[in-house]
Amino acid sequence: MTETRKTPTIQDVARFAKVSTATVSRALSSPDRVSEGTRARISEAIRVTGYTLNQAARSLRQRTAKTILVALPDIRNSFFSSILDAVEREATNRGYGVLVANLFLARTPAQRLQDYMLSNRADGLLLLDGSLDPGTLQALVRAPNSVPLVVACEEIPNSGFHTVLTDNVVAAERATRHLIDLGHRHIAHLLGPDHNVVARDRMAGYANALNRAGLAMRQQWLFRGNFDIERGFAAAAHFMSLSERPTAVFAANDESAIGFLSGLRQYGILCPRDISLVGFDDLGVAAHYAPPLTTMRQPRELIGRMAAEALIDILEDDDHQRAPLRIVLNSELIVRESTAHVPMRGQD
Amino acid sequence: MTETRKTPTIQDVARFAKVSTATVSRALSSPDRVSEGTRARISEAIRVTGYTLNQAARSLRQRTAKTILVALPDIRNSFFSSILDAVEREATNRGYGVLVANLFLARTPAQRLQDYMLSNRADGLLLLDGSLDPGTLQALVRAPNSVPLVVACEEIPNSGFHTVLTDNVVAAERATRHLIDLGHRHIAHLLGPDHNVVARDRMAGYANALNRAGLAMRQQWLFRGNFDIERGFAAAAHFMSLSERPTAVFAANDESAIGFLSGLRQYGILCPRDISLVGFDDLGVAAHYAPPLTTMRQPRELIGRMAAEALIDILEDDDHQRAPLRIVLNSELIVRESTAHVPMRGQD
DNA sequence: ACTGGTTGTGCAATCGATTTCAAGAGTTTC
DNA sequence: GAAACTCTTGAAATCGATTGCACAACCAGT
Repeated sequence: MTETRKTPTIQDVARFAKVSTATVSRALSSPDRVSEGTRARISEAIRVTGYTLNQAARSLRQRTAKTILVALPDIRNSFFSSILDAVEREATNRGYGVLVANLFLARTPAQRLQDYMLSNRADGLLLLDGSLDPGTLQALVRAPNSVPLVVACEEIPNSGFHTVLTDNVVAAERATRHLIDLGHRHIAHLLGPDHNVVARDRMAGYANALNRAGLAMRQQWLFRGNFDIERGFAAAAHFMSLSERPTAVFAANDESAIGFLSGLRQYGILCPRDISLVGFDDLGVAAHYAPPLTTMRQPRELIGRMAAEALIDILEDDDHQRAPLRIVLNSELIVRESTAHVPMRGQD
Repeated sequence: MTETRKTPTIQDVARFAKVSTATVSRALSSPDRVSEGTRARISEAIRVTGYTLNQAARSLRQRTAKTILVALPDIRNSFFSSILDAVEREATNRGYGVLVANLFLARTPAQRLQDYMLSNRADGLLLLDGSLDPGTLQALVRAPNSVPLVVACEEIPNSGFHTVLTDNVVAAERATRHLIDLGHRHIAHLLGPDHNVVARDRMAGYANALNRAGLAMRQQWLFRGNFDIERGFAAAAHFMSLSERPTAVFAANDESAIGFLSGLRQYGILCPRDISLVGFDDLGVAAHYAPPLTTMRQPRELIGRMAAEALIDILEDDDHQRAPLRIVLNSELIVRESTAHVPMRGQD
């Protein structure tokens, strides 16, 4: 009967194949160092016993978990889950597992990261959150038993961290300029979260575009947002309360753009008839929204893949010492139907 | 200097606190079994040395990884990422890590699962995919060194697996009946993937509703779909090619519903003016689409949380032996603006 | 003073793999 | 024919924690 049958170990295989455990181990990790006959016997023994490797034992001995930790602010956001998807794919190809940590509502994100990383569960950390306090991060990386880190989709200035990101400033400027090119002069910005690096960069690009076009930036045309649908929706009410309303809006991301449009619809404001709008990310739904959204497409899959590649490259480097990497990917303006020429009204 | 300073182990702590490693271990796992003074010295020693637990060593000794594996068909789909979010939260609360495996494009999903699970990386498996071959799964669970399994969002009939799901048949019937109640008699169904249990159940519910209303099901009104936007979009072309067009559609999920509406818009068919549509899931975007989607809301967070709870309960049971669990959660019809009374045209 | 119970601690085995070192067999080289 | 190599293999140490067992110290009850 199958009672108390324990999971087979390398010992069982060795016994069955009449070799030592050392030989079995070698047959698995470097088959060419074992003679053909022995190898065959071992294969057979593995098949018969149903042996599978105990990863914990290997990790202990090799001091390697073959696992990376991906920390994200919100898995539910399609932008992040796309990246996670690409990361998982790349990691899997290279024999790594992927642990996820959602920092979204952790009281102390840094604490959570510590708990994970520092316990040798993961060999490296892939950070996708632009809202973490740089100081905390620095401390985390400097800790005696810390772990290699790659930061994606955000940047911590002068930190020397390995980074993969898109050029948010340039892209935001491009998006805003698109509106200017369409004749808009009254352009608002639906902001991202307050202390988010990415949000700040996009805001900067927006400001740059206005500056270069000689347009003034108005405080009341900076709508508070949070990269999510709800705050975008709420911003519509604010929009309606304005004495002077903009004719166009650059939203910090697609989610908030969608919320914003949805909110405006309640007031009978239609896009692009009454207002033009540019989003950011090009989520899957953007092309299929009503109207299809003009947006800056970020190469999400590429970001994820390159970040994972970079991290694993570092891990497999002997020393984990590489010159700080900084990969900047380009975003692309996708013009759809949410932007139109400014309606005629005698404006210059 | 910090050169060659290795990460501190329990040995270092023991030496510093002048106790044995056994005592340190106990101080960490069951503090009340060591005296107060000793405990204080150990705390101090841990602080000074910067010690953190090596999870691999613990896993090896305790034969427990404190990790669960979540297998999903497509992380990018907001439905799954929401569930994953809830799972991660629950798991974290209970001290478990979460590994993700995206089965989306794995050649041999079963193989991938094996690789993971059977290597003692994860203590349990949470399966969120309705498209896996039941036979393969059975084999997987029966394997000598397999791992407890909880299946969510799908059901494998008579398998005896622990299951958390929503009653898709009833919910789909309810959704379809909503259309019937609005006077529709020509109701199509935008299908899910071919071999998906969930898709099949929703189709069954659709069929039930038609039957009970005495309406015939027409083959050409079953639009092929894949739970994704693209296939929904493609279905619109099929719709246009029909000699006799339905006045309403029940879509197997919100993503395909959105794609479908987007496709129809290209042909000037507007919802709800020309067609009514019910989706399934109530994704975040559903309430903010144009028009806001009528849909069956699935309690995603609840599904995720309960599934994770169930799995961890089983893991922490002594024997991992529990009577097969079957939790059925209710979906809720959310009526929004994508459904309307059938347009007058002299139909009865 | 002896028994029985509780408490706090240490010794040493253990989990299952990898890896260093050494050794035996066979092969090449001069 | 000896030295030098290569190719296979095994014995045993090792990774860092946990835990069964033993034992000493202390206390209470008779």
